[in-house]
Amino acid sequence: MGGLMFDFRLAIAEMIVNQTELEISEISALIEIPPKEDMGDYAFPCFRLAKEFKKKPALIASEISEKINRTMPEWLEQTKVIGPYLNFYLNRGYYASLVLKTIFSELDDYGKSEIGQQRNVIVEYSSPNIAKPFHVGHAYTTILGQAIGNIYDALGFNTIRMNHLGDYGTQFGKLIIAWRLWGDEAALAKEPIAELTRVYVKFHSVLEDQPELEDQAREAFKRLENKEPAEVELWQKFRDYSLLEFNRLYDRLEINFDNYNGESFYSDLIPEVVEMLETKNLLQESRGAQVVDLEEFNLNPCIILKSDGTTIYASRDIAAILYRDRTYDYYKNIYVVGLPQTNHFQQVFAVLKKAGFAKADQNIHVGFGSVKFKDGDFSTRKGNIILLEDLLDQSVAKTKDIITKNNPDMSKPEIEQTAEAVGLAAVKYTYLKNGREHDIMFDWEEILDFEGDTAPYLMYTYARARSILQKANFNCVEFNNFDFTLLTEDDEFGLIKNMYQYPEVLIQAAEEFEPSIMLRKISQLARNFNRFYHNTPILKTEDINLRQARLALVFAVSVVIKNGLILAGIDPVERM
RNA sequence: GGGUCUAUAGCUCAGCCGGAUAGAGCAACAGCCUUCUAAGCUGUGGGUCGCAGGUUCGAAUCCUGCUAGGCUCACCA
Repeated sequence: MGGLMFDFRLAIAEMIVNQTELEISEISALIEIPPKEDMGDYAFPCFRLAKEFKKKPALIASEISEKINRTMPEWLEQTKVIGPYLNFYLNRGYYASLVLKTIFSELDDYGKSEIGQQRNVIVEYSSPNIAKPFHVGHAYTTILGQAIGNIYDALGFNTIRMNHLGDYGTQFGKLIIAWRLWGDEAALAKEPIAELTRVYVKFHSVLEDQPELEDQAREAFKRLENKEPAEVELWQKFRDYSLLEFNRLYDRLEINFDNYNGESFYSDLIPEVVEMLETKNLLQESRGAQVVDLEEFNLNPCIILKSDGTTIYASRDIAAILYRDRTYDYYKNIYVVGLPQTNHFQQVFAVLKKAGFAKADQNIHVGFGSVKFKDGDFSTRKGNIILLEDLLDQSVAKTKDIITKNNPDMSKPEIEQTAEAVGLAAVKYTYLKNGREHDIMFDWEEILDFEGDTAPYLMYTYARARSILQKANFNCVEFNNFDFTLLTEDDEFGLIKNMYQYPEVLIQAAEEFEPSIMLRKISQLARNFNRFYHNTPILKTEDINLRQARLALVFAVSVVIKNGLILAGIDPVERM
């Protein structure tokens, strides 16, 4: 598992540190990777030392270089002074051997680690509203949250995945009334969400002529809150049917949860929140509502109880945090929720902080952008809503066309299976490839473009690698007999560098809740592999040992691409 | 108005806890299937890093101001 591999940056810092007055951590932080490959693999800029020594940086660089050259470790090929920079060139054979041996012994575990020490990390994501269609906007939290959970799992945290369902609130009163008036049992069984949406929309359209429905809905919700059997039964039915449909989508996308406690669950816990805040004297009355003043945080007051005495989402979220603390004693509590709710989470976290809650800073809102359309906003009313399922189907259909064209000999079932895998991957990747705070401009052309930096490109690269290995009957178990030190060409060395960096970027991705950081490395690896593939004959390599080493390299690349894709929730295919 | 995020190639974005000539992909143009999958590869063009100051040996990166846009600012979630 991770951590076994040699830390070159630290080793270089150790060689430099005793010639300066700086701390090793400072030196290590100064070491950088040169912008061009021919400038070496690591570089130490000497500007910082210029003051200390009162010499020109270039002179310092050459002095340090001379000392290092006297006791050159085996992993270092040479040092070179280029102006004020001291550049380090690794011994490529040694490097290749080190990295590839690690990959071959760890395989699927390469990149994973135990730094999480099995501490509990809660990731809340997806959280759709019951009875509402699941559109391309909901996919963001769902796909991003799943990937973040996967990454934390890989780093040895105990991840608890929570789907905080929107299963409560006044809209359920409306839904109950609407259903009683116009509900169709058979339609509900067939297409639950479509049917619930139909009656819900109808409710709003007749509201103008029958305003009394509004009061009936309020009344129905009150009965639901009071747990009247008739209303609870209906609510349960809507919830179960909706979940049935959501789960079908989750199964297809391989999204999974440990817990589906929604707003209704936490609503029951609100009295204790109110009591706690009252005990601490934090509640004030303001315009008839009970609020917590957050002036000291430069935030608006947070409403805990509305003027009619009923609860609100902030109080539910606070209740949820207290519950999660009790139940999981979490290390981190991560909310994968859209950026528009930033203010809300700031308030919730601030209330807890004010209340002296010990884990207030371990709650994290991981915000992300919105899915937008070129021609105006995404809105149900305007009818420019795109169901996630429709997007998936389109993507799979287009993939199927391409596969059929490119693989005339592929069997029907394999085409279906492959198209499904590649089609879904293409969609997932568009949600994960860029920084999460950017909005996604929804564009059919772009989302169904499978060239360049896309999931099909990465999967295609993987399939190419696998194809070579299959033709060569490559056996990865014999890796102790391989001479990895033969892999010293630029293209080969570049690939090995990318793979060496993979575990580092995985940790960075976790720290920043940003799967794109990891995927970018995988994408770079794939691009470099395709160049290597194009420039270098592998199966036709004459030297038998070099051929074996190159095959091993191909194998290692396939392992790393696969590991990265799997963390992103993408299953690579052997052929496409 | 307060808070907050964003502004980098025609488009989508990296780079942002300061470092060497600012990078990818798409699109455009020109090439490459007698080599292991052309969903691929190679090359060309394309930039006042929103604007103006400041800090520094050095700024796309840090600070200040400005401009433009997004989101948000109490009884929806």
